[in-house]
Amino acid sequence: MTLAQHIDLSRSTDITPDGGDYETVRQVIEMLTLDYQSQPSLETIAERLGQSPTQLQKTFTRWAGLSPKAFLQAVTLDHAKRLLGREELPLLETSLELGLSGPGRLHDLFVTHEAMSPGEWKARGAGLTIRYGYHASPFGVALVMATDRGLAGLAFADVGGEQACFDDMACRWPNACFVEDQLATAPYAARVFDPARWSSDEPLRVVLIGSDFQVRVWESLLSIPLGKAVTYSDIAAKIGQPTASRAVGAAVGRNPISFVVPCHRALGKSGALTGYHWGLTRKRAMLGWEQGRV
DNA sequence: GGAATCATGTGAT
DNA sequence: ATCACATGATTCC
Repeated sequence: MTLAQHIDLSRSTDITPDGGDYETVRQVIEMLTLDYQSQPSLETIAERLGQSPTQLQKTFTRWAGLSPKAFLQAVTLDHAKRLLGREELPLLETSLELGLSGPGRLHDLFVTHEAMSPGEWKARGAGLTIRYGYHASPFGVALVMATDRGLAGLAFADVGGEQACFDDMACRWPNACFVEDQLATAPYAARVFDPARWSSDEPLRVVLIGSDFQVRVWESLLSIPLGKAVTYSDIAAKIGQPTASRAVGAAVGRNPISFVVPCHRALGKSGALTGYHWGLTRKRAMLGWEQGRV
């Protein structure tokens, strides 16, 4: 049993059957992409990980819905440019016309979002009770945070990085009261990471805690459909500030509810994956994983 | 082509 | 005021 699996099991019930696969998958993606100069073969990677090639192939495919080769294909520059195709603009527009509190559609998961009032934002979380818990996910250990108004935060930790992950999130709302409560957060984790449960009559409630500008950026992210992507300047144009692409980048980077608010679908104009708060490897993992589910 | 450079809006100090 | 950015376009080799 790997260390990752041990941690998952000790922290919570394993809500995705594949929860423990991510550590393996992460290493494969890293070798395949970061180490692209040598472009290691599956055999080489399997050997370095101490597994048989067939076993590794099976684990990876079960996780991604894509073979390692197809996955690598899916996260290349070439493919990313296709994700940036032409159809995403109308979708982005119609969604924004729904107004600030309209329902958003993400993957096939319906999300209703409400933003905190400016006063509440300035209070930096004062008077707010945030329950949190750690759960296994397809992308490593997920830290889930929720208020009684809905899901407020979703973050990821690498093995051993749980505390740093918590600090990263908690300092965004320093005046809030944090209570560990796995029971309260488990339903969110179960729903969000299980595609079979995305289509439901009941929308997922999400509460966006941020500045006005940030909330507008995050809302536009919610309108990007599964398997598509937009550029930072696209978003800037859509929120009516075409020269603010760089500010958009900063706001995207502060997205507190990663994955649910699909900040991984924002790319540079060239199609390159320019950055990700929880690690570029995870961004690749999410984009590839989604390609396996289109 | 790729490195260097600049204009740029927002939020934190 | 100033600074750091998950940008993007332009201008040099």
